[in-house]
Amino acid sequence: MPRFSQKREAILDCLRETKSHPSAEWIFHRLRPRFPDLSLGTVYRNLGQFKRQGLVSSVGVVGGLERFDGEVTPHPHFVCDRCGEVLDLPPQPLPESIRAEVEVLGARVTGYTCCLHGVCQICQSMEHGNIENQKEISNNSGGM
Amino acid sequence: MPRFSQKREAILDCLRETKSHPSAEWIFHRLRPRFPDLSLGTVYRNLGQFKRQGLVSSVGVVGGLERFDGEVTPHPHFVCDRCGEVLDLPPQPLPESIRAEVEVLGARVTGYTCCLHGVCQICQSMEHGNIENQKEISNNSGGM
DNA sequence: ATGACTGCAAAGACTTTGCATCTTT
DNA sequence: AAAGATGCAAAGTCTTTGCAGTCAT
Repeated sequence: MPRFSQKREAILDCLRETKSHPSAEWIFHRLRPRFPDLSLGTVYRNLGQFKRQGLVSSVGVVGGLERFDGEVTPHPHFVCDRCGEVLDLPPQPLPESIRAEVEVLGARVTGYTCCLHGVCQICQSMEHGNIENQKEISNNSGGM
Repeated sequence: MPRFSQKREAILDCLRETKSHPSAEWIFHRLRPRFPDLSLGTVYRNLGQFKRQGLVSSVGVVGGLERFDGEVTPHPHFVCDRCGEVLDLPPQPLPESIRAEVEVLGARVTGYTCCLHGVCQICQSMEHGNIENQKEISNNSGGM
């Protein structure tokens, strides 16, 4: 059975405190100052464990990186295809018509992920020759 | 500007003819008999081109493999977390409330992906000790 | 001929894993 | 002590890319 671990706790807390829907690397870099000997493998291992336990959810893979969410109540997301930022959208009840359709298929539904894709406000502002916000990109992305 | 290519045509056709929401590898193996010298890199390159051109859509990454869809009209999917099968669900209008919410964020939406997750009928039947359908798994999965 | 497309293999990027060591109970 | 958890580095997967040769226009 699982035991207490300072680092595991920190990883879970980190995930729950941020709204960036971070990747494993993002968490790793965030915690590195506090745990200079933290290893990326540990972050991956614990995230996998959290997922199996239903403590965290996955937003899906964005730009090659899996993004996690400390909020497990199902809700849709907006994903910026430019910078990779992930934003929360208000929870939506799954349309009854869909639920019915899945039943016809004989499948059992355990959850869902829904991502609107597009371009976020900041990235739009840069499309018009405005590069003022350019540096924001690397800061906004939970990609790392 | 792009030119005609026998293999590219075959890749697109293959994607449009199947309902398996295949991965690059699946397409590769499917076309190998007809094009013994086909290379996996070519499949990836063309899929990437199709995506940029909007000729195909992406279902997302399932079990580590990106899955594609020849149907570009947005519609939700069901993904079996056991065998990786991807099924089509009938198109659903994006709830107005969500569209409004995204506008508040100032983001521009270009599309969406929605995947219900769960266990498909075949995999359910195997949960009860029935292994009759076991071999089906490898055939049903577009994973490869 | 020219520019595009492809095969091949190497390189990249993200994630998983084996093993010795250190922690928690 | 016993069972877990971690660091480290190697291995695994999937995908991208460089380059030389091939094909379409």
